[in-house]
Amino acid sequence: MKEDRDFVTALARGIQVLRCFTAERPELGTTQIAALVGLPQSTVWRLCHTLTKIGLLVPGREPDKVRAGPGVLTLGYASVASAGLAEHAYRPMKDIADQFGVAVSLAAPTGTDMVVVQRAEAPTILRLALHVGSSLAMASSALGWAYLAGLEATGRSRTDAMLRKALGTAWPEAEKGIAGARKHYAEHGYVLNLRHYHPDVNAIGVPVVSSSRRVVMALNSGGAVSVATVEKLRGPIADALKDLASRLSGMLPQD
Amino acid sequence: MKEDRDFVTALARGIQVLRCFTAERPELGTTQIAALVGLPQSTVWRLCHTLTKIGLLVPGREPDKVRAGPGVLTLGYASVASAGLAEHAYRPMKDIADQFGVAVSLAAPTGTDMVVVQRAEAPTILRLALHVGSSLAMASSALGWAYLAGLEATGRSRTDAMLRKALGTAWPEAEKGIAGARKHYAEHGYVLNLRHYHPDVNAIGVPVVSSSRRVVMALNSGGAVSVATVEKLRGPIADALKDLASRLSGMLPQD
DNA sequence: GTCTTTAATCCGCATAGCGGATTGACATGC
DNA sequence: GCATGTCAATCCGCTATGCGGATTAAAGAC
Repeated sequence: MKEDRDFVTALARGIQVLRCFTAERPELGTTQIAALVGLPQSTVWRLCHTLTKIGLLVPGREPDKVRAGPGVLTLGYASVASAGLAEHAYRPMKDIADQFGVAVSLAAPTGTDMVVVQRAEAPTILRLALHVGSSLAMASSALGWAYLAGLEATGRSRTDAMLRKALGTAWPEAEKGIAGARKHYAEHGYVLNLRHYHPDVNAIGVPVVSSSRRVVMALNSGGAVSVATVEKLRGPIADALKDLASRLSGMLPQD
Repeated sequence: MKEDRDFVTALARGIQVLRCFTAERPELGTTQIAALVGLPQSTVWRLCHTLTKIGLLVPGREPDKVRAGPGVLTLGYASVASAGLAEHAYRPMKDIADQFGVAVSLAAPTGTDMVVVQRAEAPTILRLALHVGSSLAMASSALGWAYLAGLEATGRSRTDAMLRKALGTAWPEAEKGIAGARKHYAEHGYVLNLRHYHPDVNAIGVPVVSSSRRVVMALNSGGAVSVATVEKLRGPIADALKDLASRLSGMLPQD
């Protein structure tokens, strides 16, 4: 079709199939997957067949359905482990979470999303259904805004271009939020996402930037609006997060 | 080499490439990968090229090397957690870990390995480098032995056959350990792995079996020999683990 | 029973992917 | 400076490979 003779379609499609399995739809049949990825059912069947043989998919509860098996966990582990950061970050994240009754996440960018790499939460009633491995839209979450605010100029323009392309007509609206967050970050050193990502959730985010500014991740803290009040977020939580971010910065790979 | 016309080689190979990245070797070049998976370098290059384009691999620290990106985490990760068990299990696992100063893991089988699905550890000096996503050999770990002991007859013979094939000449030796563990389990309801998996580590394991006996996972608890003493393991830890296992059994999917 | 829905197969065709060979880039050494 | 080595990136002719439309099988629904 187009150029790039070196792109292995079959592999990319198989990965697409794997990506269909989420917490909301843990179990899928070939027809559903075919609809999700936009491929013929027979093609999807072959891909699932292959993934099942190598142990990544396992037969589901309902007959003729499959789910992601524990094997996928092993795949994902390397990247987090290699950063090393996630492990060291957990304790202080948990401390902040418990102290203020909020949730604290550490995330890294992939494409137009932020992927949660580590997470600590306080034992509250109302929780966001986020876990390690969950992804949030970069363009509208506190994590994404913090990341975008932490980028240096070249990375920023490249990422903006990518988001523009991905969001299409939704970009102008999203850009407002991002620009606002960047402005706020320039003034205060953190970004706020008040009832924007979710109407009942407030969150604060700070970037985690390596000394060379080449590697950027993001920390956030948030919760239900009644708990994660603006005052708490702007005050003690902002301080705690900024402190943690600067400590983590030193642990990012040097450039 | 013809049978199974429905097996998509390119996909399986791509996954093989992904599997090369571990905590020990987070960053690889195409030649190293080619050696690891036994494929021509140019083929590996194309697979990496593809994986990079879809965001699963990212350029590494050293030029011309790649590492697994955070995107790998999102692959079905959430859906594995969605079994729900792992989340609910954490608190009681953590309680046991803290009370006895040990580590507690919950694992599921994949192929000839057990994959850690949840893990809690006490803050001790000497820790095993195990995390969610780590895998241990089924044939020689407490987790594996517990799993093998929990299987019903048909699953057992099928799994034994698989292990025999995978281990080759190492099987007779491994079988001794497994047989011993099964015998011990029949008598006491748990298995012990004393300095066997690692010379300085003792561990105890119990299977977690669904009411229909169709789904089996395993719980273990262990630590450095001076902390995880045989007395503690056989006594209070065994009781606590067995109790937890039976509670978790009720939460496994009914068959 | 018929009518749906969906997984599992089948199979001829076109090309996607393969892999040996080459090139280019970047070291290291004499 | 040239030689040597290593390894990623590219090239390209060949055909095994994966594609997908069509069909069958199986499992409900009514």
